[in-house]
Amino acid sequence: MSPVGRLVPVSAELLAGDSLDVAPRLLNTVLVHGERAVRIVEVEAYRGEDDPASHAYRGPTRRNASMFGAPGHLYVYFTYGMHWCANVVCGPEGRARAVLLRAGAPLFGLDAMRAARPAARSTADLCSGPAKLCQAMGIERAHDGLDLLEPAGAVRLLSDGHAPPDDPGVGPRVGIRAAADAPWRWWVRGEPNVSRGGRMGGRPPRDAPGR
DNA sequence: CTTTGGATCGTCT
DNA sequence: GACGATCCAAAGG
Repeated sequence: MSPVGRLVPVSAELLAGDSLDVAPRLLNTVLVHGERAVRIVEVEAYRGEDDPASHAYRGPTRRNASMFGAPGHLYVYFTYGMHWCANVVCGPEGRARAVLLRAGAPLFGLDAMRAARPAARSTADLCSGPAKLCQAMGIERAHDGLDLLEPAGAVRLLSDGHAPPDDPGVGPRVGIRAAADAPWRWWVRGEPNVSRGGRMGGRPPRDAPGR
């Protein structure tokens, strides 16, 4: 796999943009928690009050509060009674834009990831989904609202100089009902760690010629 | 390989 | 009281 260069913080200016602009630029950045690190290979943009699929569509609540906060922080939520998923909050501030981290390529701390995810059958199964990524990385409720740019922070978003892809895969978001056609998911083409739902590209769900 | 149903509980109406 | 920005094992081709 690709080598890992020297890690430096992602720029605050980048994260302050709209999620539609930020999302594809987060591809190939590096998420770090303690000894564990992954390269982000699949993301989705959510657009707050302007997006019926967003948790923030109907305004602020206790759960989505961190999405209304400053860019560069984490929005971590609990779903299906058992799973955690993580977003990077972006701008404009107060508008609840965020980028869901859907998949990562494991870089460091693979042993800790395997221990945290005994169900994983392979390395590519460790972080190939939003809830898998959080489970492998040990991200959950305690990390909601954390500043990813804080040098002493528990969870950080860094870059090793690996640029985002020039021609990323683009397609509809996974697992939503409203706004299911908006092409707001991006992934690194050919990456084995892209999620299962994400592998199927931007194809329409079904277009069978009736009968 | 694909499809299906169960798990499991916080959040909001 | 209903429903998830999901995952997994089991069953079927």
